[in-house]
Amino acid sequence: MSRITIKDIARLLDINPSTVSRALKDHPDVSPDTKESVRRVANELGYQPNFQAIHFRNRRSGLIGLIIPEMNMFFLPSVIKSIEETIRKNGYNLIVFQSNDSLEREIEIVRICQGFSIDGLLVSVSKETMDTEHFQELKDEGKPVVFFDRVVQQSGFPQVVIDDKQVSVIAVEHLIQKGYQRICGLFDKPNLSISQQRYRGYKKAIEDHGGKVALEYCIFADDLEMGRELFSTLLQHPEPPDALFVMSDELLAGAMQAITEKNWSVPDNLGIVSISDGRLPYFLKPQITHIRHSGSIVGSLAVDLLFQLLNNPDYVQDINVGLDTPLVKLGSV
Amino acid sequence: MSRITIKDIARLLDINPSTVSRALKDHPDVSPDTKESVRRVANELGYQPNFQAIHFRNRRSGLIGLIIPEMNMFFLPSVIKSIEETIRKNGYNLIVFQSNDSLEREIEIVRICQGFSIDGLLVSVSKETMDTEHFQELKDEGKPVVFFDRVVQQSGFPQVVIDDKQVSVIAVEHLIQKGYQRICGLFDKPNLSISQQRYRGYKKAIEDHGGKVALEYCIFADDLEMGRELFSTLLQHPEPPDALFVMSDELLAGAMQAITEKNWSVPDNLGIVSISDGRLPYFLKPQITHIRHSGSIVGSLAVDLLFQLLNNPDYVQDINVGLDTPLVKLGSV
DNA sequence: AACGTTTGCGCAAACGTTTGCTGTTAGTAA
DNA sequence: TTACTAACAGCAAACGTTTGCGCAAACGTT
Repeated sequence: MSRITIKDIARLLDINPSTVSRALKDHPDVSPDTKESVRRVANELGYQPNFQAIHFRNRRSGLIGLIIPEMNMFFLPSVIKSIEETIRKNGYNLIVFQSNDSLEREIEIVRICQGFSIDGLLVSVSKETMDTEHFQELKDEGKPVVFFDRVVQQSGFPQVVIDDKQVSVIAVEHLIQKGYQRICGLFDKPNLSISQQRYRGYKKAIEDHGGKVALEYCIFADDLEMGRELFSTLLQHPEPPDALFVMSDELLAGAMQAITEKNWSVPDNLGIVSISDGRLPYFLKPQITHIRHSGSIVGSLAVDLLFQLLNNPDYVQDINVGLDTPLVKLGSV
Repeated sequence: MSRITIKDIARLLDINPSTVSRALKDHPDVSPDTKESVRRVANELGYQPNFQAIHFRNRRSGLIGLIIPEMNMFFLPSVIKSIEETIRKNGYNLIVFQSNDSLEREIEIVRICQGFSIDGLLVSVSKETMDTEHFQELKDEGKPVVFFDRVVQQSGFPQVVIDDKQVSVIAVEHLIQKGYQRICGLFDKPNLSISQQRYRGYKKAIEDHGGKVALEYCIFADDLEMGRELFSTLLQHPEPPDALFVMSDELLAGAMQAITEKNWSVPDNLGIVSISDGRLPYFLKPQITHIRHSGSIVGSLAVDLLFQLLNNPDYVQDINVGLDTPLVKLGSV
C-alpha cells in the first residue's frame, strides 16, 4: 500500500502522467476541464508529491544546511529559531549538523551536504578551521555559502559578523570610564578568530587609555567549566581584577558561578560587561551590563543574504554584513 | 562541470555502471581486479555518491525529522545536541521543524516529512495537538514516530516522558516537609498534557498532606514573560505564597526576574523547587533546588527507541520509557 | 570428453517526476 | 477551399543508482 503517485492519477483518468504533472502546476498547456478533474482525483486520493523524486529530477533538494560547532543554550538557539522560520517561509527546510569543533568532521559534513544536493549552507566554523577550501567546491557548484559569528578572516565568502574588535573596545572603555583599573578579559577558545578579534579590542581599549595588558588577566577558556575554574583561580590572585570583560554568555555563566562561590559582590567588588545574546544578563542578579549581539538578528541576516545569493548568483560575493550592537547598561557596572 | 557519477567511471573503464556500483559496495560478484581499478578511478575523480539518487531509488532518505513547538534556550538545545550526535553516528541526518505551537503547521510538517520520505520522526507536540491521527499515516508506512516531553496521552505511540505527576508530587512534598505552607504552582500552557499532569501532582501532594489547592496560587503561563508578570502580581497578594513550585526552566527564569524586582530573598521569603534540565539552577543565586530532567537523556532515549523500531518493526509499539529524575538539593529551600 | 558449477560482468528495468518535442484536432483568416 | 495557428495532450527520454536475471567463459569433476 504505497503512496499515490502521478502515475496513479494518470491511470485513473486515462491520461498521461505528463498531463497530470502539468495540470497540477497549472501549466497553460492543459485545459481547464482536465485540470479540474486532475485536481479532484488528486484530492480524493490524497496525493502527496514525492519530493525525493522532484528534487532528484531537478537536481536540488530544497534543503538548507546549517553547520554549528556544537549546540549550546546561548546564542545558537535563537539563531536556529530565526533561521528555521525564515527558511520555511521560503519553502526550504533545515538540516542541522554539529562539527564538534572538528575540522575533519566539518569536511565530512560538507561532503554529505554535496551528496544531499543542499541548496545553500550556513556555517559557524569549528575552532580548527583555518581556511575555507573545503567550501570552495560548493561555491563553485553555485551553492551559496554564508558564514556567521565564527568565521574565517578574509575568506572571500559572505559573512554575517559584528565588528568584534570595535565592540570589545566599547565594552572595555565603558569599564575604564567607570574607573575600573584591573580589567580581566575572559575569552573563548584562543584559535578562534572571533576570540582573537575581541582580544585585540580589549587590548586596544586598555592601551589607548594608557594601560598595559597584564597576561594573567587574560583568560582563554574552551567552555563554561574551564572558564569557571580559571576565573575562580584568578579571583584568588594577590591583586585580583576589579572588573571583568567577558565575550560570551556561556563564559559569563561560568564566571558568575565562580563569583557566587567566592561570595564576591557585583558591581561593588567587581564590575562586569559582557557580549551577550541578551537573555542571560537579565536572569542574573544583578543584571549584567552587556553589548547586545542578537542571535535571531544574526540568523535572519544570514538567511537573507543566502537567499539573495540563491536568487541572484551574481550578487556581490564579498560581503560583510554589519550588525547594530547597542550597549545595554544594567546593574553590573 | 557537473559532479562525477557512476556512469562517468563506467565509461572511463569501459565497463557497465552496474559493475561500478557493485564494485563500490564490495559486492562478491565483482573481481578483485575490477574493484581495485574502480576504486582507483573513483578516488582520482573524487567521486561522491549522489544521495538524492540513492535515496530516491531506495525509497528512503537517510533523514530523521524532529518537530518541536518552538526553539528555546532550555531543554531543547540539549535534546537537539544529543539527538544529532546519535543520529549521525548511525548514518542519518537531522531535519528540524518548528510547529510554532500550531496544529495546522504540525500537520503540514508531517506532509513535508512524507514528501521527503523521512525514515523516522521525533515529536514534541504543539499545544493544540489533542490527538495523533496526523501521524498515523507515517506509522502505517512503517516509519517510526516517537514522542518526547510534550506528548498526547494514551496515543498508542511510543513515548519518552518522565512520570510528570509523580515527579511533581516529590517536588511539592519536599517543600511541604520543609514547612512551607502556601505553595504557588507555576505551570506551562494549560492545555498541554504535561502541564496538566504536573498540576495533578502538585494538587495531590498538597491534598495528601491535608491542604487544599488555592486557585490564586496556580498560575498557567504561556511563556517566560507572562510567567514573570503573573507571578509578580501574585507577590503583591495580601497573603503571598511562601514557596514556589515551577515546572520548567523558562518559567523559573521569569519567576526569578519577578523575585529580583521585588527584592525578595530566596529561600528566606520564598522557597523554590523547579523541574529543570539542570543548567539554569546553577547560574542563579542562590542555586535552585530542582528535579533533574535531562534533555540530553531524553534525546538519546528517544533516538534509541526510534532506532529500535527502525531496525525491528515488530518491536513492541506501546512503550513509555521512564527516566531517572533525581531531586537535586541546592540552596533555594 | 562431457557435464555441472562457479565467476564475473552486462543488460535493462525501475524508482516518480519533468519537459522538449511531436502530433492531432479545431478554429480562424485568406 | 486552403493554409496557418492555437489549444491540448501524448511520447519518450532523462536525472543517478540499484538489482534480478541471463549469459559466457573458466574451472572442476567424473
